[in-house]
Amino acid sequence: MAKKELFGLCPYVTSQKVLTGKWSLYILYILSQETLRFNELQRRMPEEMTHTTLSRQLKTLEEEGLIVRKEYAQIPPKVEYQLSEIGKKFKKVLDVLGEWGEEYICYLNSQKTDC
Amino acid sequence: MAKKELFGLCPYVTSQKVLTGKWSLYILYILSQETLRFNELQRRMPEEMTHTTLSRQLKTLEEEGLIVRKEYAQIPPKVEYQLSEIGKKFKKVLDVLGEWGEEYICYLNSQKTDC
DNA sequence: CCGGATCCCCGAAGATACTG
DNA sequence: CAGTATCTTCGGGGATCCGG
Repeated sequence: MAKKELFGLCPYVTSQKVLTGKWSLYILYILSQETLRFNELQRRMPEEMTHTTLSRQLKTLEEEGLIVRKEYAQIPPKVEYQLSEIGKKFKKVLDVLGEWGEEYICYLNSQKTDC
Repeated sequence: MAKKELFGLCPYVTSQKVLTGKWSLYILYILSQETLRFNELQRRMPEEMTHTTLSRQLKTLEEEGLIVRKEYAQIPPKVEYQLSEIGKKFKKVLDVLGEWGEEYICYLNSQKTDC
């Protein structure tokens, strides 16, 4: 197998691209819990993340097919974000990754003492 | 809960940092299969990745505690890389993520037809 | 064989201001 | 309310050369 074929073939290289966004995992986690409007979503994000960045990441995730943007034609505007079908399947990854993340945090905090 | 506390607390934000490396997932996957020397590892990576980048990523992953570098005092040098304890626990994530990645690739290829 | 040291480049993230 | 436009900054990745 030629090495170049790894792209578009290897699930890890492909998955990695989705996770490049600095906040993508957290956004997906929040949206896996509940469908949210833009401002609601922003309030649940860390302070350092500006709405500009959030807007961009949401757009990227939408283009990648992981989330769905539902826009209501009304004034004031109302837009809801939720996971798509393939995005919902990502929940399994979030579950396992969340567990590992806690173990990893525990490991970081101990470092030498057992945890 | 203050939002700033998310760092170091939230498993997703923490995990995300580990996965920022462009090839980290693939490296971890390769090393989850077998312990390898530097050049062996490089031969399994996509061509576009230079040894400089591989070296940096390995160093980062080592500093993060996910992999272990074992150096043998001999000429020519021999260095082996393998997963650490917390790195081995990451295998579960790789399994689930690999499955999802394949579904996602399938989704990307179909896009409109069912898969 | 296994890298480190440099330099460059580019894309992603942040800051700020404006809009339907 | 839910964004976009623009500018700047910053860090990671690639290329190249050097060393034990």
